Amino acid sequence: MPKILVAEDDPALRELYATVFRRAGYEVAAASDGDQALDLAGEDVDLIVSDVRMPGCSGLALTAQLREAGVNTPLILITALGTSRDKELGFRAGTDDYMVKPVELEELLWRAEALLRRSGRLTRSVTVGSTRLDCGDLCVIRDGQTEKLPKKEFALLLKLCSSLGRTFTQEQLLDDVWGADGDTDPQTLYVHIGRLRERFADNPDFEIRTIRGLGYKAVRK
Amino acid sequence: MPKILVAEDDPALRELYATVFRRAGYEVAAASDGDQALDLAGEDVDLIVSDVRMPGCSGLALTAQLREAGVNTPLILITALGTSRDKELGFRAGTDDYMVKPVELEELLWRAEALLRRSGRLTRSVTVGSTRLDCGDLCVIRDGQTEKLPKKEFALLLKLCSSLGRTFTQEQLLDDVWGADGDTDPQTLYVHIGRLRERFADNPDFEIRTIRGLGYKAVRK
DNA sequence: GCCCTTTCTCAAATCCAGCTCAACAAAGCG
DNA sequence: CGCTTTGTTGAGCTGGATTTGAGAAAGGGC
Repeated sequence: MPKILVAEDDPALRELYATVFRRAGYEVAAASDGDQALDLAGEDVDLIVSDVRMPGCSGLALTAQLREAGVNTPLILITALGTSRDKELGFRAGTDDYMVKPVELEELLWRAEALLRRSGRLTRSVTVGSTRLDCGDLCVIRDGQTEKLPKKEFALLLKLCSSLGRTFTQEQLLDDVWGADGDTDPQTLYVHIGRLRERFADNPDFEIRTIRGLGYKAVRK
Repeated sequence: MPKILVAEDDPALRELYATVFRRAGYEVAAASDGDQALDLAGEDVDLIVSDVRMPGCSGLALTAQLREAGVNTPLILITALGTSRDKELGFRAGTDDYMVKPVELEELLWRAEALLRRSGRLTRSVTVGSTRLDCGDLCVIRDGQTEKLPKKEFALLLKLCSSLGRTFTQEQLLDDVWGADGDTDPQTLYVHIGRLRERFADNPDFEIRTIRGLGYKAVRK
């Protein structure tokens, strides 16, 4: 299940959010201020829910710093400040959603889920023409034939196919599939791309194109 | 620029949304009911902004049907119905965001942008007449024809076309496209300019002019 | 726990597009 | 006319991408 980082200085509220997410089946990490959140955010967090007003690094600064550092983790800002100006600052900093207190807990859950879905962290399956990628057992299904893929290969193909036609830079793919450490050899990516191409050489639904100097994309054949 | 589909039965409101998006530089398509929206949604739409209450197919049904069919286009539902129950239905159907009337137009813009960013559809592109430079794919598109460009050539053309009519000095271009080291032979620039001219010799939209002793500029033909 | 298989990563060899360079040609300008 | 600036062309070189294989790591069955 996805992991959610809750950053909120009010202990009662923090526990409340955490509990709601835990009840919904998510794994939860908690931070009581922005700096702590910044530390934890790098890890394998799938969604950050952060208060704007916090001692130390504010939610706004947290957002800006993460985005600056190239961390694209989905993010929901929560705040008591509902003015247009405040929202603008939040979105400019790079948040995905912005909720004004008092938040309805259910709505928070739905928005979290929508965001996880959109960012491809909750996907159950992706369909391309007559081919289906099943995230449950990492396999690809086409006219009754099921082919199981290695983990990395599947993750890479899923990424490409979940936004068919969109070009991903090598960096994006490495970050997303291998983790944002940034210390993975691009060579590794080349190899996996090669494997996928060979494996699906005669699949009529999609193919992987190279955008020289940029990255790759999957397109309908 | 990304294309936004606005589905809203009230003509005044529809025009209002459309204008706001157009002013922000988006391409806009409009639908006056759900069925029409369903038709248009399949195409190359990057974001759908839909009212919930509509004659024929409601926004909710539209959402559900699209998702059912495996269409993942980002979607914002707008409605006068702000109850928890209504929001739940919207998110369950598969919307990405949900706004309650009266919507602040600016907030709509920010949310649209956030969603486009998240779904990776904010690839910068520059349009000159009927020619479009797509930064995501390093290609140039004109009446359906797409032509791939090498990285340097694309960067140079992009620079020139993004400020049509403005003259760039050779130094500016070298610094910008080749890096500010300042150790690139102007000869290299001549070669690339030549290549671009040859490649787009019969493009009716723009041409590259030499400003002797200064540099170059791209102008509308 | 131990072996065997699968998968992943790294390194080396190769390929090829595209970039740069140099030599020469043309054009502008005094 | 001669000089400087810009244009053109082709060849070699560089660096990104692909392929292949071998060794390391992870996973599964016994």
